[in-house]
Amino acid sequence: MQLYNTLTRRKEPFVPAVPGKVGMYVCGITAYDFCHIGHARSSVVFDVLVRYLRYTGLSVTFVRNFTDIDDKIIKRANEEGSTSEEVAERNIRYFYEDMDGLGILRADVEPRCTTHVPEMIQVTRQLIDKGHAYATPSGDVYFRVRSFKDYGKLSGRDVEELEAGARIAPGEEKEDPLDFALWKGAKPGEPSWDSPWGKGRPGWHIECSAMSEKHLPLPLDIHGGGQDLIFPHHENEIAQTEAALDKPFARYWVHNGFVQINQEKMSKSLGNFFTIREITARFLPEVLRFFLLTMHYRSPLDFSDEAMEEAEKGLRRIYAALAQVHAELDQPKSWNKGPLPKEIDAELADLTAKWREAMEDDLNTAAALGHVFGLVRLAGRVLENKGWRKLEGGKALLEKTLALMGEWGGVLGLFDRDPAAFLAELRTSRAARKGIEAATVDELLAARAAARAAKDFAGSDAIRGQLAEMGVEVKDTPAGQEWDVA
RNA sequence: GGCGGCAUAGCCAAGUGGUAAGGCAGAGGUCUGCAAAACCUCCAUCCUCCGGUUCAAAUCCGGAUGCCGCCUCCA
Repeated sequence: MQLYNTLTRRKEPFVPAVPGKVGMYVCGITAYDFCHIGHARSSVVFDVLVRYLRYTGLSVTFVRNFTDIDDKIIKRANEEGSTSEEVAERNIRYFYEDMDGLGILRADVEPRCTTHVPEMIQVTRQLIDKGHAYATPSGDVYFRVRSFKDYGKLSGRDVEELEAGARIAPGEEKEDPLDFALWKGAKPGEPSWDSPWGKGRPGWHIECSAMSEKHLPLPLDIHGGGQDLIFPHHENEIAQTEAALDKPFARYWVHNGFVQINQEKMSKSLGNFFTIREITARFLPEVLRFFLLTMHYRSPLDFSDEAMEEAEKGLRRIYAALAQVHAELDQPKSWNKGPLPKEIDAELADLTAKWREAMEDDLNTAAALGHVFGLVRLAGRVLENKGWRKLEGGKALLEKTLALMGEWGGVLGLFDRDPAAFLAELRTSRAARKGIEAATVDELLAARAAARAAKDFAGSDAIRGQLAEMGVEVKDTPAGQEWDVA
């Protein structure tokens, strides 16, 4: 497949270093708070990438870390009077709750920094030995940025220009303002580990270097994360790792775009910030996942209730089609001999090829989802045609539709629910959001049923109008009335 | 100031040289007591603007305008 590589700024054919095997590392969360939609996007994108690579037959080892010690965690622990372990442990639990809801698969290895301190000390020591890092009298260790000639190659920065804006903060003992911490000497009351430089804790960037090297062969085939990690985090990872080991760190750098609110970056300081659980309290998790995949992973994505509702309607249509196909297939009947017109099979083959092409092209899930709708329409046409739907060829197409939806859904992490159950949940979710009471609806529906039974169509229609004003649509089926939120 | 990205119909959104996917909304139709769902048809002669390259450009190049991101913790 083609993958956009931040390092070269182009799409490149993705070829693993070892045929058939992929080592992939994605920067995980810093466990100091609930996860937000940005985490959801990143997690969904790389989850789909892993699923797709496996779908194409590659054996993927996926490593995603947890940062469980850092300034923000310590700060949070101090604020609430607990420990950094408690803060990290709790937020990692929340992470799993949120991610499980979104259908994110567990990584093969999920290392935590606090269990890899010796490895980080080891890399730091190597860097000092090679002259790429230095310890200060107060027990910090800094990476000597100017000692690494390729510094800036990932983010396209120039060391001289960075220098212009850089300052050494009061109290820092850096040789150069560009230098960054590999090891931070412990301040009173902070969690710390013993090291050759005294008690302290690791800097942020060093963890990924140490943990990826421990759990995967270097260079990594794929290193991923959010766009905001390109600089300085990933730039620093490259500097440390390549300076310490004298070999390339990662071959393909993949970065997902931001989630925005009203065209602006989502951030706590702007107050336009949504956690995953805030969203999934109002929309089903699968709606969020579907929404995130309707845009290409590198594009900025604007989040809003309106956009979510639109995604919700799209997903509802897909599940409704699935429900109809199931219903048709489950109905006991004898199928008439004969195939469908050749064009139908040709269309199906075309859709299958196009879906695959879309995924091959830098994981274009937006286009792939477009082809899912193509399949929905195709099945709908067969269902609509009174002749076709009784044909063995029609049966075959309907079965193929289900198989393909299962296959594609397995890669996208969608469409795996029982359609009837999903639709029922969706209705409940939409009704709750719009303040529609099921009991009230049922009362009106009973009255309408009575009116219809008495052939009082004017009365029946009046009730329909009343329900419509509430945002409720009534559908008359052979089995009776059904309702949904418009 | 430096670096990078984006600008496609009412809205969202694919499309990186061969003549505009898909979704939502909307219009007409089939079906229906009436509806809904589903299906069919329609809905951008044109892709912010101005130049250029080419037989051919939304797609490449140059310029303009607008918006956004990074340069500080951040998915």
